[in-house]
Amino acid sequence: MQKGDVLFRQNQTTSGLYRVVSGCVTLQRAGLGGETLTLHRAVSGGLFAEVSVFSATYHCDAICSEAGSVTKIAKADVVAAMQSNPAFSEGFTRLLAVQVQQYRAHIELLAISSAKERILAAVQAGYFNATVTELATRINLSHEACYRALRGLCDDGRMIRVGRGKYTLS
Amino acid sequence: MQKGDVLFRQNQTTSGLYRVVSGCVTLQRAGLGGETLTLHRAVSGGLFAEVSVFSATYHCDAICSEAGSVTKIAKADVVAAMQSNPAFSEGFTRLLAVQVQQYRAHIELLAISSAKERILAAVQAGYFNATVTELATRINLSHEACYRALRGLCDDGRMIRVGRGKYTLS
DNA sequence: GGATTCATATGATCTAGATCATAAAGGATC
DNA sequence: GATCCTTTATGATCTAGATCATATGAATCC
Repeated sequence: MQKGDVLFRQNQTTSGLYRVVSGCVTLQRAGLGGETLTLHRAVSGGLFAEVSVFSATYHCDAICSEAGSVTKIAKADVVAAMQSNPAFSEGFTRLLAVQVQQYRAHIELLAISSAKERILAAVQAGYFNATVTELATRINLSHEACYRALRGLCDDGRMIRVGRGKYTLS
Repeated sequence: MQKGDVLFRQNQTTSGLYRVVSGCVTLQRAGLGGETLTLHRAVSGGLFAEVSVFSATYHCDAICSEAGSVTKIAKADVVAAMQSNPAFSEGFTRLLAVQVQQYRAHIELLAISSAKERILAAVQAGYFNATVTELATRINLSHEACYRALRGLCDDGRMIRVGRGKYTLS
């Protein structure tokens, strides 16, 4: 799996869910204006497209954002395991429950009106793993506003610039 | 259950999930500035706080927004049913999967930058069930902007004002 | 029936972020 | 090493939405 590879596209028939062995996959959707919106980032050990088990089609695009490999788990296997193995079933359900909480937290984050505060919250929540541009697409800001807000947070002493495109909490 | 009643508050220890028999309950969280953010609206027949089964504390406030009644389902009962009844387990898991999809769709909706387009999408998605003010808290707009955008959509002929605070798609 | 409260509306103003433009640094490719 | 592309970064300008103010209608409550 190379950077830029498409694992599946929105509206394609679902075949199963995936586990990231190495590298990184982002789930994204194209907005009305064609701009990309990042919905999820799955890194090593993480699963993605869990919901596909209950859906006929995928609801977003899965694009490789960092070279690596993934393994696919067939829908039928998941369904079978859920019926025969209560522990698996509970684990899978718990996985979805965690996602619901994460999305709620994300919606709350998006409700923060100030760019600086929103970015600070995003960094604290561990969103800033890749580029500033990618962060911007996750939190509904233009990348310019993102750079400026990061600059502002550094000026405030609330964050520290540790290099080109690298910032940490102070 | 009367309007304004609190069923539970954020950070309270979870006891179980709820089914709305009649009336309406909204799940909301207080933003940083104290402004309310509506995360969910449960109406007759709907469940809410499903995620509490997997969480030690509630993550938002549940407030009655329309008088009626609810029944509580104890966490232990749900856990037991999930272990003994595969069909129940699958149904419950599906419920969470649907929520994940809904939240993703909501995040996509929030990424629409134009107030008019965002409101139109929200109305099409069936968000506009209560007041304009309540709609505003769900889609990260001030209520003034909401009224103006609704007015604009009527001027465009894309919506129709059918009464005070009542609008429908044309 | 008067007082209170909340939702609906709209007008005026202000500002934060979008947008457009530019430029340089770094990485990949040939 | 030259070229291309992406990311980083910042400046200038513009505008959509926030904010503040005001008024009215409808519901609730004594």
